[in-house]
Amino acid sequence: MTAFYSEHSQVLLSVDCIIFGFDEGKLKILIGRRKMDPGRGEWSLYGGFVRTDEGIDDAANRVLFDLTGLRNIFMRQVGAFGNVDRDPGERVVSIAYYALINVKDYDDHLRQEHGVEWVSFDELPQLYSDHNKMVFKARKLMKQKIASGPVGFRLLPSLFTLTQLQRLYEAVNGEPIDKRNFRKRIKDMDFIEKTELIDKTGSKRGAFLYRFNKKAYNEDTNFKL
Amino acid sequence: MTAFYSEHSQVLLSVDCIIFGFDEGKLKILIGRRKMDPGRGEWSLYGGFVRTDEGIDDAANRVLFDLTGLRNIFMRQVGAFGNVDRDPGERVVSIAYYALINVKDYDDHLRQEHGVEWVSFDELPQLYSDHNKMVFKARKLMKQKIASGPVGFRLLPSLFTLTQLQRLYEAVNGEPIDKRNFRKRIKDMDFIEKTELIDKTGSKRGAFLYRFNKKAYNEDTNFKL
DNA sequence: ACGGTATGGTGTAGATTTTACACTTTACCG
DNA sequence: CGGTAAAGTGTAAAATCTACACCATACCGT
Repeated sequence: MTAFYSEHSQVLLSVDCIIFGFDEGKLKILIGRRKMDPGRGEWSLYGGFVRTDEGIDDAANRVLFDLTGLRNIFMRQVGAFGNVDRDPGERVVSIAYYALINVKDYDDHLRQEHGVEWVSFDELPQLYSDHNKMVFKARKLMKQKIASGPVGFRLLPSLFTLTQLQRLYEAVNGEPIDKRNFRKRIKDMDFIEKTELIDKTGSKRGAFLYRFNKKAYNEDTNFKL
Repeated sequence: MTAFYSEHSQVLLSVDCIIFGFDEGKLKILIGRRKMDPGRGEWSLYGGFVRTDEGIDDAANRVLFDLTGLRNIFMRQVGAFGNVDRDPGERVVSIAYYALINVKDYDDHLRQEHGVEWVSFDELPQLYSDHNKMVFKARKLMKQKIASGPVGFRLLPSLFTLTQLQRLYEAVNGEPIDKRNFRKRIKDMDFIEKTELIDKTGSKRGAFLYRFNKKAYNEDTNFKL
C-alpha cells in the first residue's frame, strides 16, 4: 500500500475479550494470570495484538478461537480504550469485545491449558491495567443486549428449562424475578418452543426442556425480558 | 518507554466525529468535502490522527475543538472501526465519537473556514469509506442516550420552549409526540425549570422559556422521555 | 410403602403507566 | 377587528406491570 499518511505515527493495537459464561446460577467471566511483562502474574483478560493484515473483529475472533476452540461465538465490541498510560509497558490502544458462550461447550482441558478460570462477578479481583473498566462496560452493554434481544440463550445449552432461563436473567439483572410473571412473558414468545423432552437433573419431578427457534424469531419482534 | 511488545506491528489510528446539531426542526450533522487523497472531494466526517502522546478521548476533544472552537462538548465514543480495507489509502483503524452541540454556539464563520456543512439525515449523501456506518451507529447510540438521560438539552440553547424540546425529541425518535402527554412528563421532572421569561420568536402569543437545572438533577433519577 | 422434601407448574386482581383525544387563550397581522 | 397560528390545559380507557399462594410430581430415606 502507498503511504498516504506517512507523516503520522502508529500505535500498537490489541483486543481484549470479556468472555461471559453462566454456571452454578452465576454469571462468570474467564480471566487468567498474565504470562508476560509488564504485569506478569496479575489477573487479566485474555487478549492479543491486532495484526496489520486482519480486521479488528477478525482479530477478536482469532483470539477467541485460540482460547476456546469455538467458532460462531456471539461477540460484540465494547469499545476502544486508549489512555496514554493505560499499559505500563508501551502505548497500546485496546479494543474490548465481549462474548457469550455456553460453559458446557468449552472444553475444560483447553481452559486449563490456557490457564484461565471462570470467576464470578462478586469475586472479581483487581485486574491488569484498565481491564476492570472494560469488564464493567461490557457487563452494562451485555445486560442491555440480553434484555432487548434473544441472545441470552447463547449462555445456555440449546435445550434448557424455564427455571434455568429465569436464573440466568436473575443473575444478569442482579435481582429475583417472579416465576409466574416470567413464565407469562415466555409464553407470549412463540419462538421459545416447548419440547417434549424432560430434564431430570435439576429436580425430582423433571422439567420440560425448551429451545430457541431462530427461524421463528424475526428481527423486528420486540423482545423484552 | 521500553519496547515490551516490539515484535508486534503498529497501525495508524484516527478519530472521526459525528457532530449532531438541531436546527429548523431537524437533526443534522456536520460533514465536509475531503481535502486530501485518497478520496479527495468526497463527503466525509471530520477527523484526525491520534498522536502517540495523547489519549484517544483527548484526540477526539482536540479534533472537536479544532473544528468548533468549543470546549466541554458532550461527547461519547461510538466504537472502533477497523476492517483491513476500510481506508483506501493505508491501514487505518478509526475510533468514532459523536458529539452534541447547540448550533447557535457554533460560529458560522469558523464553520465556513473548515468547509463543513450542516446536513440533515434525510439528505445524507454517501460518505467516504465506512463513515455512513459510523453515522448510523452513532445515531442509534445517541437516540438511546438522549431517551434515558438529560443530554438532549445540549442540542438546544440554555433557554428553550417546551415546543422546541418536543420538536427535538420528535426529530430524534422520528415520530410525532402527543403534546399533552409530553408536557405531562416534563412536569414530573423538577429539574426542568420554568422561567418567567418568554420567547416571542416562535409564536405571536409567546411561550415560556425553560431551563435544565444540572444541580437539581441527581444522577440516580431515572429520566425517561 | 409412606411421609418428607425440593422443584415444577399454574391464574387473578389491583396498581401503575401509557395512550388517545379537543377546546380555549393569546397576540400579532392584515 | 376578524383571521390565524402557536401555547396551554385534563380526563377516561387501555395496556402493562406487579404481587401473590397453592397443588403436582417423583425421588429419597426410613
